Amino acid sequence: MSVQERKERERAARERLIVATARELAEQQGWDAVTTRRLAERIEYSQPVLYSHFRGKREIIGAVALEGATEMAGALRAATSAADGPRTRVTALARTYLEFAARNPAVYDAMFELDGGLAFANEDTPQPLKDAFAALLESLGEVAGDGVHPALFTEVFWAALHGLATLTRAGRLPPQDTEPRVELLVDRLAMV
Amino acid sequence: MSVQERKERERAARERLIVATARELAEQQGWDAVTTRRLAERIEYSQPVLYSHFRGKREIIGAVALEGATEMAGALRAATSAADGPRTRVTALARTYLEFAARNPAVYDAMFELDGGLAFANEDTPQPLKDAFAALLESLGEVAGDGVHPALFTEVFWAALHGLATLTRAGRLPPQDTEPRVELLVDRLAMV
DNA sequence: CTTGATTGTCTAGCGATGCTAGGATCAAAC
DNA sequence: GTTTGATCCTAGCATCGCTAGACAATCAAG
Repeated sequence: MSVQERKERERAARERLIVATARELAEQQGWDAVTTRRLAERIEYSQPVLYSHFRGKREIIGAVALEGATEMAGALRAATSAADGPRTRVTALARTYLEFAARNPAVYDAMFELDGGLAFANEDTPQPLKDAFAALLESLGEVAGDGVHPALFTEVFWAALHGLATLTRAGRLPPQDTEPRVELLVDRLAMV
Repeated sequence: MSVQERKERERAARERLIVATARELAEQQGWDAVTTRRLAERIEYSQPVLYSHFRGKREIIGAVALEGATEMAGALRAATSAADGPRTRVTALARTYLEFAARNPAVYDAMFELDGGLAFANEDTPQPLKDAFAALLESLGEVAGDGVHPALFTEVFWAALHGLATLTRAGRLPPQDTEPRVELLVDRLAMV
């Protein structure tokens, strides 16, 4: 009994190590540098060990994405709960979202740019993802305006943030004007 | 003289063939399926020929992106010039943008999701890209509203469209509500 | 304590990938 | 007719994700 429990603990610890190492490597050198060989070397096991935890590289990306979703939901809730008034809440939410994307580019990629094999926008979407969307909905729903479905409004606002985040990071938008863009977005979209 | 001219013509034709084939293959089976071997086989030349035209796969993606930018600019201008009144123009622009992204996913990826080795948002940005942004600016600038810089407004509106396009295509947003999202976006952002 | 089976892990290798070196071929130039 | 130079291809490198099969460690049964 106890022996088996210890083994399960160690196995779970190794799985966390894999995910944490993949994330770290991706943040340091980009996801292209996260090869199964390099990852195996860093955790000091051979390649096939990775495949005893995950079906493949995709699932590892997916695991990082879920971790990121949980963190992002937490960051968003922390920021919005510290602000009072719907308007300041939405501004704080937008800033926090963009800052999260800018500070954790690899995690953001895992969540939204890469294929992590996760389901989206349907019933078997993993809980962390649903929860991250819920965190957005909580603050954005209250400024949707009359006659506008909160979920629809959240989708549009989220899409705008996502566009700003990705285009900025890819060099398609000059990074220095982020703040006025956020202000414009909140000004126009949020029905205070 | 004439011999050399013929050769140059043939060379240019082959280059166009490469780009067109890459695009076709990408639209049919996705960019992952566009390998140098497959591409070489389809144009009925050996792999190294590709490298006498392009520095590498990245540059081929870049060439498709430029072609796409020209087409998109044309589509946007056609749609907006057929509409009268700033408001309907912006709506037409938004619909056309999203439709272009949905109907040419591989080209859209080449332009905005993949690394085509192109410069953005600075002085040595290729002309087709500048022109596509200009096409956006022409219609969006007139609804920026007082005291809002047209370019800034265009960036934000574009980012929103880009977010909608990519999130929808990646399955992050359910595709059926595209139209109400567009209406909401135009309603709120455009100062009629 | 010795077996035998069950885990766990590793070495080695497969079929791909992007890209390149070096030789063969063929047409233009003298 | 010979030489030269451009053009193209065969063959191969290093690396990728992933897997089969051998090996070693651990455990249950006799």
